[in-house]
Amino acid sequence: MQPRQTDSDEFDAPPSMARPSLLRELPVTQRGLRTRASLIAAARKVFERLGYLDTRLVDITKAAKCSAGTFYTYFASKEEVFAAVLEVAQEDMMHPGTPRVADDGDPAQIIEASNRAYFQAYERNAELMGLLEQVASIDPEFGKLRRDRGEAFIARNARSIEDLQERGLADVELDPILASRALSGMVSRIAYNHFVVGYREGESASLDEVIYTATRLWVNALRIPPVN
Amino acid sequence: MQPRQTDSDEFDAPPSMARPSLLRELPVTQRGLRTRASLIAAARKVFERLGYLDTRLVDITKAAKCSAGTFYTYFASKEEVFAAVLEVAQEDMMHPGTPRVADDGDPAQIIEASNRAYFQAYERNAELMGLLEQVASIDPEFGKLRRDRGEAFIARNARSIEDLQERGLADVELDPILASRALSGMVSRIAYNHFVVGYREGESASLDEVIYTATRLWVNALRIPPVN
Amino acid sequence: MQPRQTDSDEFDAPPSMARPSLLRELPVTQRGLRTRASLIAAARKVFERLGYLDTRLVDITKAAKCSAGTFYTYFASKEEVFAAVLEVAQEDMMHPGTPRVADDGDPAQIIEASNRAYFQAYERNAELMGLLEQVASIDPEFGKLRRDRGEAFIARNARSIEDLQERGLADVELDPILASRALSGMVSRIAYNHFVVGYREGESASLDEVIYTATRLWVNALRIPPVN
Amino acid sequence: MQPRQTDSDEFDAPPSMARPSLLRELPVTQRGLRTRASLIAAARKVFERLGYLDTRLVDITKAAKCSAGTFYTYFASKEEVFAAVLEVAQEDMMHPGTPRVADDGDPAQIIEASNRAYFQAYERNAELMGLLEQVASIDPEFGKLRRDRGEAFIARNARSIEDLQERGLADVELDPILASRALSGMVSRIAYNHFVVGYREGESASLDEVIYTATRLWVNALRIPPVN
DNA sequence: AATGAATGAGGGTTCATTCAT
DNA sequence: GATGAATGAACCCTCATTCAT
Repeated sequence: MQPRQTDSDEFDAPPSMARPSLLRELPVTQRGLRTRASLIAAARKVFERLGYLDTRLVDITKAAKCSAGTFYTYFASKEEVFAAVLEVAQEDMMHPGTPRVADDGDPAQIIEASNRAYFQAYERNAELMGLLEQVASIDPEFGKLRRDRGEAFIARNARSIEDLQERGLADVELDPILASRALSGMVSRIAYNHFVVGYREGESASLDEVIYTATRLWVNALRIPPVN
Repeated sequence: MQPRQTDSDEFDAPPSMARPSLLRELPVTQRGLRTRASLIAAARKVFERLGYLDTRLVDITKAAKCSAGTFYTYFASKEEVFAAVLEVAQEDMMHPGTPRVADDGDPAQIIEASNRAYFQAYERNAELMGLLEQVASIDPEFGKLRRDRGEAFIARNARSIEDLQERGLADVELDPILASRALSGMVSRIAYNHFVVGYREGESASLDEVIYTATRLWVNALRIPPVN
Repeated sequence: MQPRQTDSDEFDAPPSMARPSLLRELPVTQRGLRTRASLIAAARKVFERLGYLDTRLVDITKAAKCSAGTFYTYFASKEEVFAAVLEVAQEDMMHPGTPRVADDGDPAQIIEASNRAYFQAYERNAELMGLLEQVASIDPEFGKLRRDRGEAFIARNARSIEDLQERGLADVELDPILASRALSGMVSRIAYNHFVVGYREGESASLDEVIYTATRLWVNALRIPPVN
Repeated sequence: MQPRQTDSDEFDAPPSMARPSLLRELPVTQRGLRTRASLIAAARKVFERLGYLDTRLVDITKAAKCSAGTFYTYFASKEEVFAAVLEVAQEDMMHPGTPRVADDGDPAQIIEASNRAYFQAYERNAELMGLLEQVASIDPEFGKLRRDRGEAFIARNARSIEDLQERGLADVELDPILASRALSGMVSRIAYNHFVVGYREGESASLDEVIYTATRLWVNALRIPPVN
């Protein structure tokens, strides 16, 4: 099922990517930290406004009100500042503070809560998720990053499916990994379509409807029995 | 469910995009037609090798053994030649020639056959599908194209779901459109992961396993009853 | 002794450097050839005026009255155009047309004639030789080029020394290679000082005096007996 | 002939260059002196490793473990710190402590001793001499410095040649200045080739052979008679 | 005296597009 | 129709130097 209630979600940083943007060490002065932070904030805004490709370094430095040279004090390239943007966003998403649901509760309820937390986190970072999608398709480095994150997410859901199977609560004909890939992909695709691509006015469903449908499909697909 | 047996699939060109690359009309001479075709063939090869962004026009003209100037005789831009590449691939996919399955047969069998046809078509054009994914995230024009194609596909599957519901063969709690978006997205995401992203050796499942899982999840998700 | 009368001199290109500037193939049209030649001519002028380091590509393209882009049609870098300049100069020096002196004549006369031819060729290309000295100390590639050329020159003179020793006309205590390195170096250093570095007014000797001194030192150093 | 036994060699600072790097006065505090010295030491190491041109000020300050700003407390530019490096090396070479040879001894022995002392001093500072060669070809200031040093050296040897001529021990046909330029140039070129350019394995002669050849050529060239 | 962040002029380089031949 | 040389705007990036702390 979707990201567990506590910390984790698609933004978990695999250990190896822990400091993807820190090839250059952090500045030592307060002033330096401030400048670096303002560059990251400016970069995020500009990326979201113009898209990754159309963003010129000068757009970022202008938005951050600093010179071109200053950019290179902190980042070696557009890729690197983008990695830093993702890293910051990730910090922001590390603790979504989703309401806990008892682990031994009704599986369908747990799935619904997970899905809801996932969609809400996605919504908060929708523009960034769209950017990541774009960048992942352009730069293999970020493609790998996206995939690694997705796999952590898939692995978690696979464990959950296996657990349900062992408890006799899910279709044992399904391979947990393959089912998790399919269903996790389904949910993230729904989120992408809903928040990033968008649908024409009148076509777009409400978030509640979307969550309801995603959850019901997920529960049905695993043949999780109704509570009673 | 997945692309019906006959013509259609994600490559259906919506009427409005019928001749997206033919803003300029086809050349009149045999020589011109040959040159244009060789440019398109070369472009496809180069795009697949270098990716859309890293392909320069000169790469295409070199591969087509013609001059830079000639390119502009047939295409106004990289976008246009890419549209032409897609169009040709689409011609190639128009008639997948999949074995027919009786429409009134076992729904699960129909779904399986649809999925199989879809995955096979995807496999034949996997590199191009990866490219389309990339270009769609870069160029809104192609983003729209991809979305339109996806929606034709979703609409067809939504009709199928609705039909099953009316016949009492599918979960009536589900909104046909939303369910179709979710399940269609699930299948195309599976195909993308399987054929484009790939998985590390040993992690990759066989195509049959993937089809089996996709089909079973789809059937379960709709609560389509077993045949007997 | 100095470069033999016919073709060769310090500008002999070792086979491997035969086309050092032709990494990019030669243009196919007359127009292209003209442009390339004008770039090389402009580059030589600018290099001689500003020195290698202070020459900017834009200085060259301005002098050649073409755009920055055109430069890159023919050369990948400043190094490459400099190699082309050297290559052209070399063509120019391939046939200095020095007056022949009978090989069996008075050794001292042969040496004098060789030295004279060498100094005259050096004078014709003095500015370029100064440039080569500069570039060789900056770019190892050209350092190697200079060394290779010097060695061809040294080897020729070493053979000549050995020949005189065998005929009983030169000090047999001397190692021909080491003596050739020393004397060849002496002459090229004299030429460099005389034509490139220059001396303050009034300090500078006449070319004839320089040739006379170089020759007498060379003859003495080898203990070549006087004619009579 | 070569550097006399006592102090002198090509590194003699002409009076006018006595403090070429001390446009700014020495720091007054111990700390300042230490910092300045560490910058000079670091600069020498970095220059020798990277060459003059490829050395950036930040390379020097990093090696000296101080900040960029501190550099400017002591030096106005890269040229200035290079001049300081040369000056320090010169201090180091001021007193080579070569064994004295009686001035009235065998001229050939005196010349050999001079040459040996010169080559040994050159060897100790080979990398720096290579650097000086490079910088002299780049920066006219240092070109002048090198030339001035060379001329002191040439003048000394010219006096020695004149003295031998007056004592009837050297070829009176030779102009002492021109001969000195030629022979001094020969020796310094030999040293440059031997210690800086180097020769391929197996091609390189031993230092003793080189000194022997240089001395014999020098003695021969001046027609200095054998002792007995 | 020392720091190190900030600057920005100045250079190199690319490549889609045009156009004379 | 085909050619390929010419263009030049647009961008990236470096690094010597300054200066507030």
